[in-house]
Amino acid sequence: MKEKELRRSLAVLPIGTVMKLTNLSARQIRYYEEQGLIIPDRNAGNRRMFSLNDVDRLLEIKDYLTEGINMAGIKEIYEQQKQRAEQKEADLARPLTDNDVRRILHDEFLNLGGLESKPGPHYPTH
DNA sequence: CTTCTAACA
DNA sequence: TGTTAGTA
Repeated sequence: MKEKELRRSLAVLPIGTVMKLTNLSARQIRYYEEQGLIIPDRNAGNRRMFSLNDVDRLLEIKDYLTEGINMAGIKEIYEQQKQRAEQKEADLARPLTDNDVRRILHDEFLNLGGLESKPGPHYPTH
């Protein structure tokens, strides 16, 4: 499922299309970029090129704004989100401890009985 | 014609 | 945020 994310991150939309898709003015879109909330690519002519992810984020920003959250607040939200993503990568790269191995073996033992396993294994403990 | 940056009767 | 000027 990585091909999908790749397409969504492809910057192929000019600001005009994004304006129609988000109902935001060019002024607003550029301002949000200025605030670091989005980082659209630039083509050979210095024109902003947005990805579907950018559009989603703009729509998200618009929602936060209507919910009464200001620029600073939205920035914080994305900062925390970024930090959590980095933390998750750290956990994923962290070598399994003896306790993790025990949990894995324990989970597999339980799965021998019921064929149904709704929540996938959660290796990184703590 | 569309988009960009900078600036404000 | 809108809008406008002068470009690319």
